[in-house]
Amino acid sequence: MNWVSDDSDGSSVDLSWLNDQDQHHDDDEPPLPLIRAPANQALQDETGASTSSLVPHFVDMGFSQELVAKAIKENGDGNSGSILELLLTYKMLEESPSGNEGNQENTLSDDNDWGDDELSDIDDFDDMDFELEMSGQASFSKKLRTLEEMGFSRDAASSAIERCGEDVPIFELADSIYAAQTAEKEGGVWDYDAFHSDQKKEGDKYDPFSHDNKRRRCDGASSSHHRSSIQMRERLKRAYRRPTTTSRRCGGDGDAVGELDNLNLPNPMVGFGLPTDSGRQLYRDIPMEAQGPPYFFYENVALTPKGVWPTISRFLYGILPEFVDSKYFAAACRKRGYIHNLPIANRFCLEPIPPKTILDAFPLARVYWPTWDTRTQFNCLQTCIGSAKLTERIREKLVASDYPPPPDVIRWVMYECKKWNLTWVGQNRVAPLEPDEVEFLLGFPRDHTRGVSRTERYKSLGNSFQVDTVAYQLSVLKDLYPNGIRVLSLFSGIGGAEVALHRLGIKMTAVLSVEISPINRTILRSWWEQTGQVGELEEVDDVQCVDDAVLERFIARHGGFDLVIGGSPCNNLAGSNRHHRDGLSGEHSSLFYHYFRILDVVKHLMARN
DNA sequence: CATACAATGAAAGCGAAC
DNA sequence: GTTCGCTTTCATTGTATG
Repeated sequence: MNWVSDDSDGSSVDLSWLNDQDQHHDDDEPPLPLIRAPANQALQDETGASTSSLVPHFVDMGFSQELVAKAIKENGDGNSGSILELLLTYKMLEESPSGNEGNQENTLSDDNDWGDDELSDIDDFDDMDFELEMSGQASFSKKLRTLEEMGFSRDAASSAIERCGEDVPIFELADSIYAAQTAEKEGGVWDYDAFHSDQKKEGDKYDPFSHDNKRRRCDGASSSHHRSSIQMRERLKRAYRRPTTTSRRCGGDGDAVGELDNLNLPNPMVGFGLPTDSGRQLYRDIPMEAQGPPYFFYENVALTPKGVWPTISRFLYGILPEFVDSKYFAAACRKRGYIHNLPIANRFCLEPIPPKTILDAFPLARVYWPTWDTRTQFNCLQTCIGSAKLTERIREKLVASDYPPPPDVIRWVMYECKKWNLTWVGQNRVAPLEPDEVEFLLGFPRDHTRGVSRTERYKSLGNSFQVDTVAYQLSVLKDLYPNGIRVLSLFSGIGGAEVALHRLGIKMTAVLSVEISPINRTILRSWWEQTGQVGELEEVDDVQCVDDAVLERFIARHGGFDLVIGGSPCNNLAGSNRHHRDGLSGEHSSLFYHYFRILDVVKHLMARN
């Protein structure tokens, strides 16, 4: 709390800007937030309880039922990342059944450019057979067998072949069966559980981040599915091919690993350069299909399991991530990767420039700060804090020691202090940062998250942007949109993007915010109203509900989106997760593909207008 | 007011991947 | 050396009932 104190020691910084006090509240017409109810509650409950997540998960991404079934069958079980790679492969084969598009390096071969074992799972199935089936040239019995492997009954398969003819591709046959079954069940979904019953998960605890337990299937998703599937096919193909194009090849090392597969974290981690760096990079090439508007901005943790950033990058037009550590913008580290298509010249910083050392940020800590604690900045602010037991153990240990303590004690205390971001609050006393201190370090207005439980505040803040860092990258939008911008904010959280834009002085004329946590939505809406925003804030609770209809309606109302911004869940990527660090295929982190999907739809819809 | 029960919040313990 | 975490257990608060 010492950072809000008055100038008792003469060294505190002016932090009055944190309160947004200049904003007046409009008594006449407070902006009316538009809350969209989930599209079809009954349908959600019905499908959510009985369906495993994998099939609808991939179907939502634009793959057809039969392809998903095939991929799961080939893959075995569990690893949805491998399944996705398979699906991409199938898509490509489906796209070019003859395997000949004049681009020989895209065909699957032993010397493929992936350089790792990502595709090893498909080694044991016959490409040619599959191609034949996909192109409709396989025999009746072969098709029958494939359809059975997909989980359809022999009766359904044979009647479908009779109904459609022997010459149609296998996926059309599967479509036909699926359509028939769907019609019978009146909106039910393909019975994945019967096919893979051991995959079924039971969820009885509410988890705000879970899309397994309360999966939502929205009206309109299926009607728009075919068109989305077609438009996404091109993108998927490109995502798959990206690392094999010659322009992306790594020169010299000869191991045929694409540049994207060799993403190294820069040191220092300053992205295209710091504001103070006179030699910073000002221009870069953005692939034509990725150029804005709409501009997009994607964020996630920098230190992910291997292969995650290359995959994300492939899906986002092959743009390389800009890795930035927030320690250059604030007093705490925050190593993050950002993929965006924004211009990078003429960036500027938020004012005032925040303090960049612990003691500048919290001057009162100096009194108790031992000389042997050499930290000048905090480590990454996370969602959990150190326990009281730990701080007590540290105190006991220090009280029992001389001053300065012996090296082994110092080593242990420093280890725990760095691990849990403890600060000094008394003689031999350490403590976790207070929520409002975390708010300050992350660049949020004071008390931005106040009003919810302490645990929730830490959780929401730990999942958020560092505002100054993001604002620096977004600052180029100010000149581009002097009259305000229309924002699609995915995984909004507590509104880091909105706060950054607001502090940059960029007017938000309309925001479509997607955030699963009602607590975070309340925080954002409350901030929106109290800062006197004049734009319209429309809220959706689940990215899986953001379909063509939702986006079309917004675009019809506001003319389009200027910025698509969001950082998808990192729980399955973050190093501190010792249980489910499953990479992009993880239950939560796989929601990244919805960012990809939604961005794709937005670009498509806006190109049409 | 006392009790049982439910709901929520806080605390503590949990290593591995890079 | 660092890491936008997860799960279980315990404590506290809220609520319905008598």
